Amino acid sequence: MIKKFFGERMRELRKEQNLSQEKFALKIGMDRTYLASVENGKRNISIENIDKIIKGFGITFKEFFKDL
Amino acid sequence: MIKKFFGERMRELRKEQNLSQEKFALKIGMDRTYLASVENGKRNISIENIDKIIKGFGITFKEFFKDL
DNA sequence: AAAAAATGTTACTCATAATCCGTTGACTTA
DNA sequence: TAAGTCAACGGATTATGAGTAACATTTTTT
Repeated sequence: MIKKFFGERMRELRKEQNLSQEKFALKIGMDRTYLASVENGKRNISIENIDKIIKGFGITFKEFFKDL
Repeated sequence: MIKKFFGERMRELRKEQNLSQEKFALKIGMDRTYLASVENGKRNISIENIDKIIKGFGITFKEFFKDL
């Protein structure tokens, strides 16, 4: 499931950067609980929020989706 | 803008495969007029529909987003 | 163990994603 | 002309994502 994949990849990258959900949420100007539910694969997130998150990690889309 | 990019890339791939908007819409089970507005960069499309479209082209996410 | 930090989850409103009906205009072909 | 294909667009409606608050639970730190 794509929502699950997105959430897991997001969590993986966040941990690589040693950020809490809250720190990352503040960094990209989004709500912590919303990001938590995204990480848990519960949200059908839209492309503009995907964009915010990937840019927040400072990587490319290609890199984010390298295994998909 | 990410919505513009997505729409342009989508149109590019659809034309490569010589499909009309309607043919492609039928192929992936989505609404013709909605896909038209996505191509025109007007829609904040969700990840499950992004998934349908990319899979409809028979390519990977990595390939779809190769320039991003 | 206790305190603090991080995460999970529910429930809700509001905005908008998405569908379905249609029209219009550009272009092509007979 | 007339007919057909294709794409842009509109209006109305339904389904669902965005965003937040409050509280619960888990994990980490001291």
